[in-house]
Amino acid sequence: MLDIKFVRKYPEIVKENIRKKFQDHKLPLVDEVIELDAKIREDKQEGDKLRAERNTVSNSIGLLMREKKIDEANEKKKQVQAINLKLETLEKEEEELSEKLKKIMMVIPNIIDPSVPIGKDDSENVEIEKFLEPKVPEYEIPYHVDILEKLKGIDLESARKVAGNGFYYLTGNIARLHSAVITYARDFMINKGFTYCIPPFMIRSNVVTGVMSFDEMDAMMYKIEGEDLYLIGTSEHSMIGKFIDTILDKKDLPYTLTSYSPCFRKEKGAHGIEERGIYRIHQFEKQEMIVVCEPEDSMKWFEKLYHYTVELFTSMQIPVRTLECCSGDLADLKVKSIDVEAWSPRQKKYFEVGSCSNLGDAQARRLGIRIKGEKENYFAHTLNNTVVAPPRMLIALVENHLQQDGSINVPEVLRPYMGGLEVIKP
RNA sequence: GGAGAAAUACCCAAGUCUGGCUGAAGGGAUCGGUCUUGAAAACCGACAGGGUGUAACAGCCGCGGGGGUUCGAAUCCCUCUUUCUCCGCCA
Repeated sequence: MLDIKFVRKYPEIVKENIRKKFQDHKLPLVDEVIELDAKIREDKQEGDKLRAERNTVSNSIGLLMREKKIDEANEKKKQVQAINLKLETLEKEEEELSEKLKKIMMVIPNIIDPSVPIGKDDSENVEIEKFLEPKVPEYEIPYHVDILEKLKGIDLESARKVAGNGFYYLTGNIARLHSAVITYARDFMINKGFTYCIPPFMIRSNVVTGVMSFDEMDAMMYKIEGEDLYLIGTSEHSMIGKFIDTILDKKDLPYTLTSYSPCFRKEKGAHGIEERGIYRIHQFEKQEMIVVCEPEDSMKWFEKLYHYTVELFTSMQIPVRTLECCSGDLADLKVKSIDVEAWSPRQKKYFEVGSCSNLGDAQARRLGIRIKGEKENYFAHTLNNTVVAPPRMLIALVENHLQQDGSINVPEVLRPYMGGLEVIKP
């Protein structure tokens, strides 16, 4: 969400940005929004005048009543009633226009960083850097579910019976490995100076509508029946929600938080649930990081954040690469975004395991997250990034550490969390 | 789940019964200044937030959120949220 004042002042920049994102159909919205804004301000001024008049006349009624000049007071009451009649239509119009303006403002994309590569869709995303050598062993790497089943580490059949498609039972050492990854990732982030946080796993509708659009909400969020509560799709929802409508003190910045939560997603639309695997599912667990910081620091944090993810994966000897989202693939709220992708020796390509985003002040503006300034308060910058989402990362882990005999080498950093176990054998 | 009490600005807090110079007193904290070799104290000033407009002033919104009554609402009514006390239930 942009600042309306910015749109008013630099409509050409906003339009150019829309073109860069290949959303030309949104171009007319810019002029529409400027026109709406002018009309709203006009209404506001007229309303202010009427309200001022009402205030003075009402006050004088108070004085007249005290002096028992009832007739004069009644005369003035009629005056105010007339003003109120005018105000009613005016206020209604203003409200309708503001609603319309807000709706459009939500759709106008955030100004992307100059460094973002221009491209239409995800096919034009740009590889930034590779870490560790992507190896393909001599022997065949089976599908991850087959690997896990052989290790008696997964039971999808029972899960389907109990909860349906898109759920899983992890069992034995694989379940333990899953927890080990989460715990290791938690400690990893704590060692980077982040504050560990366990947030609510359900949030109210007003928080949901604050952090996502209606369409996203419909496609992702599970609602609790009979309650004003939704299961979170990521802990970012409750973590950013924590800051809604707050004015932060400079000395408390930056907020660097790492949170654990299960995540629940309907995954309605686009790709849907993968039948056999645990790549895309309704419920998974995730360690997340978020940063709320001064505007001038957000790019510095952005670089740091995705490098943490890279470091975490390489510490487990999983080859990764960073892939920058091009302008057309970048979500409207984001200034810049980089995915971390892990190597799949089976598919002989990289696949997404994390996503790091700098939202600039767009999310903060939408949610009212401000910093107390010397003279004026201003909006903070917000960032979020996946530390690790174990079910998906387990795919990378087992594929990259699978031995010819079907066993899995446990990366050294995880062994302390596995009771010293070095190899998971069938 | 039941009964009761409460929510005022960074914190404390008056005002609510009885609607009207409250367009929110007072205190503390914080920031700026005077004084001082420096500090403390004292004194002076600034001080919730939002938005519009202006050369500047003024004016508008704002007392947990939303709605209502009224010429006029911090104050009366409805509703939601949160906190506290008591009872019940329960990991």
